[in-house]
Amino acid sequence: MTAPLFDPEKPRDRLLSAAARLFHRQGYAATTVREIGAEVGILSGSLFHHVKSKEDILFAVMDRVISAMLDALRAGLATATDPRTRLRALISVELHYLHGPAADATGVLFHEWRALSEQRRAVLLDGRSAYFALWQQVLTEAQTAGLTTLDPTMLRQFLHGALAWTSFWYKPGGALDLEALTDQALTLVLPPLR
Amino acid sequence: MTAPLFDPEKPRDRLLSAAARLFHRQGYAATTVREIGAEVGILSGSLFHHVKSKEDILFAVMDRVISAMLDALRAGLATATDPRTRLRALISVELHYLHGPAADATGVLFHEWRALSEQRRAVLLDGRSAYFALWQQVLTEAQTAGLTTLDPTMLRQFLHGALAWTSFWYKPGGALDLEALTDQALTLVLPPLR
Amino acid sequence: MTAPLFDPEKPRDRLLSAAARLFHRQGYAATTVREIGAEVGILSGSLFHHVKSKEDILFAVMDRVISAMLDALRAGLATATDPRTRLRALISVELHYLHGPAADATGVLFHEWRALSEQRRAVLLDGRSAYFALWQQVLTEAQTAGLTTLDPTMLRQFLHGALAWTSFWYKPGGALDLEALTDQALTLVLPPLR
Amino acid sequence: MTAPLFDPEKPRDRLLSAAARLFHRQGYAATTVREIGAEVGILSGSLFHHVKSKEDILFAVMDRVISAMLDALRAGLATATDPRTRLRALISVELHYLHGPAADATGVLFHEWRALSEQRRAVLLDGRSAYFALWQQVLTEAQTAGLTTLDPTMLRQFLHGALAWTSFWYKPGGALDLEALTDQALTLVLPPLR
DNA sequence: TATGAATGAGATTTCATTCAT
DNA sequence: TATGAATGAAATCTCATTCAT
Repeated sequence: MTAPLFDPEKPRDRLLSAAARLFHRQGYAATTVREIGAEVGILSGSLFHHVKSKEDILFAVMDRVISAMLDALRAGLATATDPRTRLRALISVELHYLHGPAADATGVLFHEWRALSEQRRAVLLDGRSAYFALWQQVLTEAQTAGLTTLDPTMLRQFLHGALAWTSFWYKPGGALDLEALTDQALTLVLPPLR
Repeated sequence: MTAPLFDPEKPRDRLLSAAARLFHRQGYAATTVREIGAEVGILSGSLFHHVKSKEDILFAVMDRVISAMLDALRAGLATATDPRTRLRALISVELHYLHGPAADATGVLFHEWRALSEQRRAVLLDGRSAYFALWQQVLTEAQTAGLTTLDPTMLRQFLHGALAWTSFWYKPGGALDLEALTDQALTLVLPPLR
Repeated sequence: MTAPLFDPEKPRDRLLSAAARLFHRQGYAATTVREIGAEVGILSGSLFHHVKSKEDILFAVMDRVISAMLDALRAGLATATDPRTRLRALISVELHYLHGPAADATGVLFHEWRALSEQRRAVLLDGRSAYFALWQQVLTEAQTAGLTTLDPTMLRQFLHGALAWTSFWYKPGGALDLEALTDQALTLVLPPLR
Repeated sequence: MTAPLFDPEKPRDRLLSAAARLFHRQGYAATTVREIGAEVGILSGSLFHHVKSKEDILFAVMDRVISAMLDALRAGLATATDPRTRLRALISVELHYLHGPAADATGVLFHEWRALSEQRRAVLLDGRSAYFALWQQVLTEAQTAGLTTLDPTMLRQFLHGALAWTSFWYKPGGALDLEALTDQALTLVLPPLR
């Protein structure tokens, strides 16, 4: 479901992958290019044959996730027709990115947003907007279908926050697998009939 | 409801307050001690008359919020008896801290957690645990009362995430006031009967 | 024998005494005026009502020892007539200052000499020269009397070094008292006949 | 006899050598990393490419001398059999290090000992102990052979002090060469028969 | 005299980035 | 491409000293 973001064959991708790991673990500001170099097995000076700057790395990592998530969400929604299934796809994509193979990069996208310069943020905003436009659409459908009484925009923010925050506490591989977590999140938004 | 965290009479408090503002706006790593000094009207060297290090400032800010939120939550729960009201108090305290006069410091507590050294994090964890123990208790009561079917621990994480995330999108002073936002969040957790 | 260098009744003397203690223990450069203040029970800013600068303190401490040692040596030599006794007086004064009540100040004089600015060093050199002129005289007498074959100047340097170094290893109050140490040093310079 | 401590081909060694020179001339505390950089022809920031901290430099310098002196003393004693010759080797090694090509580093080792943090001092103490164990051994032999009546430990301290102090007054290149100085020191310890 | 807040110069250190080899 | 030495700007922090109260 989540295609690998980085190709281990390509040196530049190995670099991005290692950087994402460190950025996620320690934060962007707290990670030095030396550490990135060490993680990938080269010296810091050599990094700059692959990227123009440290911020470039951050940008590239985020860009990859954004595109991939957008593709994944489109694919997920393509086969889902009823509002409940579509809403589940929304959550499922988000959680698979946050905790699957792309977890590091996704965590970076969600939590290091401010480390990016404003200009670069603006560039990424396009892809991000497209992604959230799909959310908005699905949530509006849910409201129209009477599944929720909450305003779609507000529900979007609440849900996005709740899911983004899972990266601080949810550890895959435990008792609760991703599918179960997805169900729980779905329950939060669409409680069972009473 | 939210007593002021910092006393403008005390130089050290002025410093902490200014630092919280900048940390919240720009992030801890992106804020220099020079900027903090400028914000409070002294030279950067003079900061260290009041604190031992930059990290000391971060720690002090967080410590203040933690104590204050704990007090506020205790006070809020003291007068609330039925599960629904108690749950509302939970949300209300959180949102008042996130968007009221203590917004900067609270934002820092929520979003700059990782900037703190591990040892210092451990010190703060005590106060934080007491706070979340109250959450756990209230949410368990709600579940017992049949207000929700979600596991209290999971509901706590979801709700905390959803609320914490509001600091990225909710701006007080707009069409939606804090009370209304609180109601919306309450609706998310306890949907109206259908 | 070693009159107290500092009068505990006088605030300035208390300050000098405390500073000597710290300078001796930690070195001049490694001691801050804050620490000196703390040691004497005032804040660092208040120090400067008693002295003009930190270096002033160092200078005053050294000045006191130099005068006192000169007086003590003169007194010690006044009653000694034969070369051996006079030589013993030389050593005795030195060791009593290095390990008696004036130990801190004397240690500072011996080992923090370079921390003083060149100009101030020059000022102190006068008193110091008078002291060493006495040494030179006594050692010359000893050579004339056939007690040693070493050149007086060289012997002076060797002996002074050996004694100065005791401040790094000799601890009074142990098995070896000051008199015994003095005898040992005397044995070094004037070995028993064989 | 005294193999060069620092290899001028290696940047790090050039740095250590320059630092030793400055530390010896001005003292560790009074020397800035800027000066060290200037002395070696790089900017101060570049120093930290080669060492982790200023104290690191001090440590490295001392470590080098300690190892080299230990080797030199072992070599010097290896060919010396009779107690007098062995004692002369002791003094000779010390004086050659104090005034030969390694003078700066040795002076730093002897006189800036306290500038090192306690932990680091402890690390160096091992090598230093081995060196002084050889002294102790040789001086004990001398005592056994009836060359001196002084306790070996005390003689060691006296002699070490007397020699260490030469770095404050003896200037090679004058009328008295190193061999002559060595003989004088030997005379101090083992006076000619009378 | 004492306080305590502030100064301001300067110290060490960090680190992304460059560049000759 | 990789290395490793160096840059240089800027960061945090130290600390003797001043001064209004």
